[in-house]
Amino acid sequence: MSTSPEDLRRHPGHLIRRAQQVHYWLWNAEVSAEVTSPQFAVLYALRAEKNIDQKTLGERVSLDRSTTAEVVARLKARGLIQRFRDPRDGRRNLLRLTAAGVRTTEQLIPKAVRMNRLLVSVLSEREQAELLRMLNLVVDADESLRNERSLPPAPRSEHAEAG
Amino acid sequence: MSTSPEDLRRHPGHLIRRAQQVHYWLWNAEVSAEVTSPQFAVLYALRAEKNIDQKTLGERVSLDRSTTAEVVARLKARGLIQRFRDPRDGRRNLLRLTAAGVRTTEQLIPKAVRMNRLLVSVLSEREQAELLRMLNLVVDADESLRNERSLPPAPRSEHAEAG
DNA sequence: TCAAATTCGTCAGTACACGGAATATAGTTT
DNA sequence: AAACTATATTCCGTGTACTGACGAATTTGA
Repeated sequence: MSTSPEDLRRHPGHLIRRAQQVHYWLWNAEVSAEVTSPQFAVLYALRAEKNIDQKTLGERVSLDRSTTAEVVARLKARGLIQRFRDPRDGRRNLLRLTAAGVRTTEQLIPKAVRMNRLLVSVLSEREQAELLRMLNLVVDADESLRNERSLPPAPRSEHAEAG
Repeated sequence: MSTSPEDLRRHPGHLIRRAQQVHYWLWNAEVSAEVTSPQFAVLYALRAEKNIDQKTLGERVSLDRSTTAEVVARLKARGLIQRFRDPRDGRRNLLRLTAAGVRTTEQLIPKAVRMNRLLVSVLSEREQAELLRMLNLVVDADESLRNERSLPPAPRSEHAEAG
């Protein structure tokens, strides 16, 4: 029954990639073939917080600058969001949902919830909670690890000693 | 400290996507910037099983036909694998590692193992085992779900009755 | 105030990841 | 043998995802 060489089943990284593929497919089948999961995350974040710029949006949904710009461009082309220059800071693009965007988002929310339930439905309630907890732990720990390492050499003040 | 809207932290699908990003980054930093994680999976599978065709390879490492072809083409261009037509079946491409491919793979294996340990190092030993077990469960269950649904309408014989 | 540094967005390049259509080969049926 | 079917790969189009370079706007600091 197993598809991968036995060893790869012990590699968390490989399993995460496979889980992501499964998620991709389930999303398509159960939520929407038009709006992708990252697109939904953007809509969802914009519904919660209006008039934020692309950088902030990217932080909310965990997308980098470039990808955020692309996703935003697609949603804009479909009339789901508006984009305009911040009059107070000409570097920023401020974003907000259109009426159609709000409607679409609200139609997708229950479907996304159902799909997520389906995704982990082999697990018991307790296991699902455990998985969620552990994934959050891993993601937060590794993201902060990433930030530490790619941060400027030393975030030091005037009279700070070396770390 | 949280970057995503609180709600997205309860969506397994979203967490899986973030975990995949974290894995991508850790791979780059800790294993190799030249050979990607899917490329390594291909090399690893080819090391275990010589002269398999692309379809089989794709099944082993969980890559679809198109992606498998691309990954294989890149590894071939770098001289890590060989590709030739199956003399017994002209549709198939048979694949095998070159000497350089074997060498590269064996250098990467310990690094990949270390990276995977690092990836889940916030969790206790017991938790790591739990995470692995649960991810395998989810992935296997959902992949079989996928196969069921996308199978031909009815695998029926000559005199089969409708389902 | 004016130059330097920072910040935000864009663009180009690379690499997964998928589905659908086209192509080539193989196998089966008549 | 011809026609039909099945299978393996390729090709094309779309959509993440990341890095590095660049330009425009803003903030900073001498």
